Amino acid sequence: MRILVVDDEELIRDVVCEYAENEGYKCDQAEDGIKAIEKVETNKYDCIIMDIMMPNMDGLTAIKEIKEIANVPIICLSARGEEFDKLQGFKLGIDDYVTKPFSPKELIARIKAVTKRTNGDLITVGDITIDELKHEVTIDGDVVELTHTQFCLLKLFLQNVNIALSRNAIIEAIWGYDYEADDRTIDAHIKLLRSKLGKYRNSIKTIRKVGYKFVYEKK
Amino acid sequence: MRILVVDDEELIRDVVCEYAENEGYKCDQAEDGIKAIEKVETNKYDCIIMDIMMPNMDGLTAIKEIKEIANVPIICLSARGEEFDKLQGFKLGIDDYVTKPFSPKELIARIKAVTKRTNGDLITVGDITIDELKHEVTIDGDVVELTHTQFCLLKLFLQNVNIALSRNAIIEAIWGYDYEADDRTIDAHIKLLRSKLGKYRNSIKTIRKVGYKFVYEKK
DNA sequence: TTTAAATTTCATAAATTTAAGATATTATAT
DNA sequence: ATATAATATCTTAAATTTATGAAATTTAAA
Repeated sequence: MRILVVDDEELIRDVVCEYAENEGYKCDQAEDGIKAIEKVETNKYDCIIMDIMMPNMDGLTAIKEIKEIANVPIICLSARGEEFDKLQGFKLGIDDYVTKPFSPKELIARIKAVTKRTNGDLITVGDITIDELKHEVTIDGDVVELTHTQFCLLKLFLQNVNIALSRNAIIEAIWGYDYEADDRTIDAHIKLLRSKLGKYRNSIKTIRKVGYKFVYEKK
Repeated sequence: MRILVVDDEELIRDVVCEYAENEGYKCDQAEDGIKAIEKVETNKYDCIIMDIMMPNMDGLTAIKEIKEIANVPIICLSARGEEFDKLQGFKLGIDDYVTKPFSPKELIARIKAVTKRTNGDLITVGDITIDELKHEVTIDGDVVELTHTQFCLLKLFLQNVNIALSRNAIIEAIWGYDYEADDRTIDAHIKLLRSKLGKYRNSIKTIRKVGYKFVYEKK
């Protein structure tokens, strides 16, 4: 899942990207509208975050052009109270709007909402994608065949990236709270899942005496 | 559920408190950063609402200090357009942000969200952080790999900063009350833990004939 | 029903962590 | 300064925990 962050302030770009990358998005940056258009011409994005006020080419003009070359959801950033811009923006087909200063968490939530609208219900972390509708997992675009338990297990991990999951938590999530599963059983499933995860094989870390954790670090 | 409202304007404090109390929160007030720190030192809060711009000590400085002495979620208030403060703030570990003028309802909603999600996840002392959710310890942002006993031991220390822990207390906390551990065994664990604590290596003080103490003085 | 696939269990291997003894070092009191 | 007691460190063996391959069982499909 790739997003493009367009803002003339590097600090803002960095903060947005940091948060987004933590959620498993791959981020590109552009510092003005012209650069943004160049990026859009050569890359495919799932969402664009765009500041309205920028030098060279302002956001609204850029959006107009982008909407002509690609069908991609756009979330706008703007200073508070720029009512006129806002209305203009929706006319141009902006999908959502966030006023500065904004909470990164809120922004991430909106990105998720917007991409869900266009892509259906996807869980994406790095190059892994779970499409719940299709009940299908892909890594780098290639379909990975998983059994049902493996699918649930992976989903659990991707919904809890970087969070340590105790064996009990895993059992509860997959089999229900009253199921009595042997610890070795979980290990076995972990093993099978790992064996199918290719380059993400080592992303499932063992935490001794606790359980497992799916780690994702932006590159 | 107790919250602390920090703002130099009495009117704002009163409004926030009134709404919060309507929702069942108990409210304390402080009119500047210094008073806020005093409050935090002697009380336990579930959330702090803090204005950024204040006389005597500004909000960001206060937050820095508060985060060192207590693990409490903080929501910031700020005038519009204080971009830099905002980004700084998230680096300091601010949990959410509301710009003035704000709707009391929105603020309450954010308090609820914040108290829900940050209850007992992080233990922070100086530059050491234990993230229980991630089951991860960081010092100055770098992950420190600890074994399970070392993890428990450190947690015990950080939960009892500046308090002398007898060997018995340590044994009881880590192995349970009926375990008979050799004194040398504890020394060994202390040694291993120290060796991983970097600049905090000497924060674990030996108290002869008694046990150990993790000392921390804010700078 | 038969067959194949998926799940669970089991046994063993491999890896890591822990405990405790021996020895060295340090602190304290005389 | 020296003796003594307490703690630190090193080493190694034991214990614990996880990984893995294979067998047994269950489930689902043909």
